[in-house]
Amino acid sequence: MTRAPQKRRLETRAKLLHVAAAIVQEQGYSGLRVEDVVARAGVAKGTLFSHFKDKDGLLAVLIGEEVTRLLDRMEDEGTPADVAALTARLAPHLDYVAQDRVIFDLLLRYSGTTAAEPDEVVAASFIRQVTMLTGWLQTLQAAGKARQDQPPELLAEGIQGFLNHVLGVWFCAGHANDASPAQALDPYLQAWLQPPG
Amino acid sequence: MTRAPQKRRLETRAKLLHVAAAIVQEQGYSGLRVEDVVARAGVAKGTLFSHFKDKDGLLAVLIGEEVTRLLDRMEDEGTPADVAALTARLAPHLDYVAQDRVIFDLLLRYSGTTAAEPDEVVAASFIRQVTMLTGWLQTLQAAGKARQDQPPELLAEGIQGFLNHVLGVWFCAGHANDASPAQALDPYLQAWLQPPG
DNA sequence: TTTTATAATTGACCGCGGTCATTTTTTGTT
DNA sequence: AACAAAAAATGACCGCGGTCAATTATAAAA
Repeated sequence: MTRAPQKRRLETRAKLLHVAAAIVQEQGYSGLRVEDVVARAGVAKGTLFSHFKDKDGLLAVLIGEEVTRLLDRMEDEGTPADVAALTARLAPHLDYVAQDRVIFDLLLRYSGTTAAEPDEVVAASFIRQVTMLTGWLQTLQAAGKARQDQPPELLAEGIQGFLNHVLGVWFCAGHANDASPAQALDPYLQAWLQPPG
Repeated sequence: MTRAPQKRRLETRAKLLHVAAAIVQEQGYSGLRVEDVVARAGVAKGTLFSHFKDKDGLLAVLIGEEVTRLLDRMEDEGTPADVAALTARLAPHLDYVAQDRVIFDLLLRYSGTTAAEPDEVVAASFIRQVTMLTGWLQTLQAAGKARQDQPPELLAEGIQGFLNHVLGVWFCAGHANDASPAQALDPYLQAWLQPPG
């Protein structure tokens, strides 16, 4: 028996991801077709599916990387000072998801995940987001800028729910004519986090 | 030019819906295949797509009818007396949606809709649900059982968000081992509706 | 009745995601 | 170098949702 070094395999995978990212850049997420990816990568169709469970698996990696980048930026900016700042901090994420329903559907499939497989970038980034939110809320609570009658975890999960709700409305009802998702989010956050009294 | 009486057409449509409902009964929503429907209805494939925009359009009618039935029952029971009763009132709906991801995905696509086409049963029932919720919340507010610092519409939409959140978690993370969606919903409602102070 | 315009239905066809038995390439062993 | 065994890649094939030009049924007009 032999142990398999996977150098060639890693190259193929990288090439697939690179090509897919380029296509997404040109045509958007919903314009990505498996046939195009394998054609431009110069590999057979089956190869793609030996690297990724399905088309969504490929998309998940791309989207996960993008979300990771967004989270990095959020983290750099530190804890928001109040609820309004919290909304502003979440805006880039909302804008990103709002650009294409495919992103929303995929993220929704992972939201609520509490444990991630090593390669599940999306699940991992979701957990990271909830953790970050929880941390922020703790700070806000300590500063008296958020209600203290609930644990920060519950508040964070609630916010997650509002994010999904606002985006759902965005993709269904209004779209262009309506306010931006971030604008729609704000009243929920204000009401949800408002210190009682 | 002639006006077309659509008797035959209505019969075909009814037959398709009847057959589809039977298949759903036997195989569940996710087991429904267009081929089976048209085969058992004794019509050609194209016919189905002249009656419904796509497979989801057919499912939407079936699901919409079921949701309508659930809403009828909810309405009969009158306004819940407090938040705990509200959770209980929403439980049947949660249980129904929790039974199959197809339902959740489809309802999510319509949640947030503010106006319905005449034949869009799902959208109509969604609006009805929000309206009913808003009414209930008004009563709860008047009785001092819910916070009065926010308009009932906002509270109702917030609840909608929590419903989606809880169901999303249900389909992703726990499923069988976890608590029921209704159980998971309760803390959110308690926190969201709690009168400040 | 014959004609004619339109409603309703048909089914061959397509696109595209996903599978899997087979073939090619790589790596470790003698 | 020759061989065996596992890894990696292949591409013909399938399932299934959805399309559309062609066909048939239906009802009003001549």
